[in-house]
Order: sequence, then C-alpha cells, then structure tokens
Amino acid sequence: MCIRKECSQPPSTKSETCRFPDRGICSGLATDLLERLNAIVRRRIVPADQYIFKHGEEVNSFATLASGVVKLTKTTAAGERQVIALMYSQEFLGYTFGDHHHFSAVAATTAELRSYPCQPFRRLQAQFPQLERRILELSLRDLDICREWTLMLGRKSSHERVAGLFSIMARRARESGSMPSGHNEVQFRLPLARAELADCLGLTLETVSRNITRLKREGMIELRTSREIIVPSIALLGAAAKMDS
Amino acid sequence: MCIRKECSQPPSTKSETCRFPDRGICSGLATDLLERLNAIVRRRIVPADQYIFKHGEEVNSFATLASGVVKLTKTTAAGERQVIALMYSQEFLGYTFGDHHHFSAVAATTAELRSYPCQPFRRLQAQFPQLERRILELSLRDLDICREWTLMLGRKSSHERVAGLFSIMARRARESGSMPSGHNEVQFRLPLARAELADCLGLTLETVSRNITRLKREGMIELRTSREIIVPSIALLGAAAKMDS
DNA sequence: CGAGTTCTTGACTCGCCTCAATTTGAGTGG
DNA sequence: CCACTCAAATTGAGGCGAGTCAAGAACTCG
Repeated sequence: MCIRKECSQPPSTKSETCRFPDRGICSGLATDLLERLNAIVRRRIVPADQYIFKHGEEVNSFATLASGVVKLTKTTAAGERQVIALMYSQEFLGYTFGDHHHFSAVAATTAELRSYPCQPFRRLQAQFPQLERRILELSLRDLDICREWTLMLGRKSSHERVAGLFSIMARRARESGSMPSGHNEVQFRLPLARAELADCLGLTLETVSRNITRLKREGMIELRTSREIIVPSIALLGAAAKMDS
Repeated sequence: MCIRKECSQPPSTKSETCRFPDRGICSGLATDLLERLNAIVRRRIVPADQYIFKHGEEVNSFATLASGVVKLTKTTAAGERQVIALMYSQEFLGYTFGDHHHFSAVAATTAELRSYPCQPFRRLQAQFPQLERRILELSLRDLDICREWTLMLGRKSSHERVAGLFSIMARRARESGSMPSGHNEVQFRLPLARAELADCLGLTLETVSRNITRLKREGMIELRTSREIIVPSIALLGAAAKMDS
C-alpha cells in the first residue's frame, strides 16, 4: 500500500539537464519549474582531485553532477580519511538546511556541475512543493545507501567489501553507460585509485590490492589495466560480497 | 548565508505529543495540522526486544517514539547483525517513500509509540508543505548521523568506538533527562546489553567488555552496575573517541 | 625513453575475534 | 533470608585477518 515509488514514468520532461529521470533532481518536475531552475543554473568544471567544497565551509550552492564521479569525505580527528558516499552522474550534491557543510566533496574524475546558488534555489523550493518532495526522495535514497554502507563497514571482511564496491560500481556503469543490457558482462573504468578505494572501504591500499588480485585469481574480475575492470557476472560478484539487494 | 537551522524557537506549540521541539516531527507545526495529526494517531506499546517492524515487511504506519529506545538493524546475508541507528524519545521512525521497509526496528527498552497510519499521514503530508519540510529536516539529520557513524565504523579503533558511543549516549541522556545542566557529570542507564553494543559498533561482545574495563581503568567512566554508567566528563570521553562535533 | 607515481607483493606485527572458563548479578523457591 | 539457577558480563589464551613497513614491478606522462 501507500504511495509507490514511481520508477517507470514516461520520459516526458527530458531536458538537457535531466537525462536519467530516476536519479536527478529534475525528474518529473513541471516545465515552468524546470525553466525557473534553468534560469539560475551555472556551469562549473572541477578537475580531478580538487575540492568542490570543504568541511566547515559556508554553503552557497547546491549542484547536479552532470558528468564525472565525486567523493564525499570526512576526516577523523586523527587525520584518517573516510569516503562516506560516491556520487555519480545526475545525482544531487550537497543539499542541507544548515549553513555549513558537514563533509567535503572532492572530484574523483573531472566533474561537470550544474550549480544552483543557494538563495534562489531555496526560494523555488519554498514556492514549488514538488521540488521539496523531490529533494526528500533523493535524501531518503541517500540515507538508504548510507545505511547499506554502514552494514558493509561494520560487518564485512575485506574481501567482501572489495567485491561489494566493485559490484555496485559495475551496476552503475551498466545503468549509466550504453551497455547492451541483455549481455551479462560489464566493463568499466575505475574512477578511484587504490588508496581512494581503501578510503571508501575502511581498509588500507595494500589490503585492497591483495583482494583485487584474489578476485582476479578467483575469476570474479579481469583487469585490462589497473583501472580497467571486466566483470563477467555481476550476480556472481554480488554473491561473493554477500549482498541481498 | 542561506536559511539557518532554527534551533531556539519559542516553545509555543508545545502539545502533549511534542515535548522536545527540536527532535520531533511536530515541532513548529501549525495548530490545525497538529489537530489533524492527533486525529489519526494511535498508541502502541512494544515490550523490550520485540520487533516494531521487520525488514521486507509492508509499510503501514510511521511513528513518533514517545518514550524508550529503539534499534534500527540490518542483517548480512551471512547472518551478522548490525545496528544502523539508535532512536531516542521523540524521534520519528520508519518514514520512507517505498512500500516495504529496508531494515528492522526493535525495541531496546519498552517503547511507547504514537503511530500514524500511512495513508492518512501521506494525505496530510501532501496537503501541508510544512509537514513535508519537517520530514525533510529530520531525514537530513538522520543522514548526517548515519555518515558520522560510517566514519566511526570505517576508521576508528575498538576503544575509540566504545568511547564514542558512550559519549553520544551521555549527551542524549543529559538532553532528555532533567539533569542539572550546569553540572559536568552525567549518569545514565545503558539501554543496550553488551552484545547489542557490539552490534552497534561492528565489534564482538568480548571486545566491548574489555574496552569498558579499560575506560573504567582510565577513569573515563564508572560503573554502578553493569548497566548504570557515570561519565565524569563528556568532553574528556569525546576526546578519547577522537570526535569533533 | 626516463622519472615519478601507482600498484603489487612479501615479511612481520598487532588488534580484534574465537573459544573457553570464571565471576557477577538477578530472579526464584525453599 | 539464604541457597540455587540461569543469564549476562568479565577475563584469559591462542589464532587469524588486516595493518605496517619495505622492496620491486608496472603503469603514466612529459
């Protein structure tokens, strides 16, 4: 019962800014609101490994990630880094009610942003309930993902973690990329170096590397180069990670 | 800049259901909306260690926790349990757009719920933008907490984790309980057994126990019984956990 | 092609887990 | 009120998985 998540709506409002309706902020919005959003949007290119915003900085814009991959990171008082989320193309970045960011955002690859200045965006949000609702939907989705991640970090072995992350990445690559969806094999380029993978998984770079070789040995993955990965079967990889979703 | 989180609003709309304005769903809502909510609310008492809802079950209500403590849990395919969040008095529980729960909720102590049936609640939500906004605020808060937890599980030692959890619990106890706020020392009753603490922290019960004795030895805490904890200084305990917030 | 970075691999250490034995504490009935 | 019982917590001994330190191989880019 209850309102059902609308997954398969007709791609009617497919504008330039919204190519993947179920991920982006703009999906399903009325055309007049889309126009208002387009009126305030600004483009911004952030090269790989540069900050988009830093922990503690004042919030002055939100953004849709038009292309690229972005890491959200936090740091222990002891200085250890932890990636708390990976944001992929079309996802909405940095929304908060607070006036200061509680984490940092770093471009993992070159990131192309559609940036909405905070104040006019909030005015639109107050004016259009459908925008507020969309933000809520996306936030709840982020919350779900974060809790899944929590389970991973709390209870899984290093081998399961690496398999799990690769399985997630493979699925994203299959969705976003124009892959023949009938085919089972997925090939993609890792957006992260070994040390960054380690920061995602709460491991060290060496442990990540060892588990990559182990997955290779077990036939779960193949490496073209150290960044180019071939996954023969996502289902098999997901099983190795002991995932359910 | 941007809209500031309203923390110190006058406690004007203090109804029976809303004693802690900044945590609950009802805080700051107009009186007509509060009346509509009160019209659909139902009470429910759940004894300790019983499920409030289970992972995979259909969503049929949301609830404010009127008193008690609730664990939100997930389980690995391998069967290991992980607590992904602790909900305290006045917090809002189980909201989602989906029609099935993605995790379980278990009463840690006897839990008194104010339960809102899903369908009428969603109608009110569609009708009153302020309710939707409030849900968004709370969801973003949950997201922040979850990401802090992620950092803890990914990067902290067992000792830091136990200290961190106790420091969080002590702060909650000080807020909720009628403690002399001038006084530094906090005393509270643990809502969780050792095994449950372990499920929160991604550790084993033995490791939790060892670290409790260590904290005791270091003078960071005192135990009256195994469930009654005295924290001489939350600040010191927080420092041991290497927390920043 | 060469220089610097990134990745892999090895040897060793340490922290947390596992298994097991007490100890403590709460509840019950004599 | 005090033994008895059972569950929960503590403590110990030993093993294993992930971290640390270090060397060498493989990429990347000028």
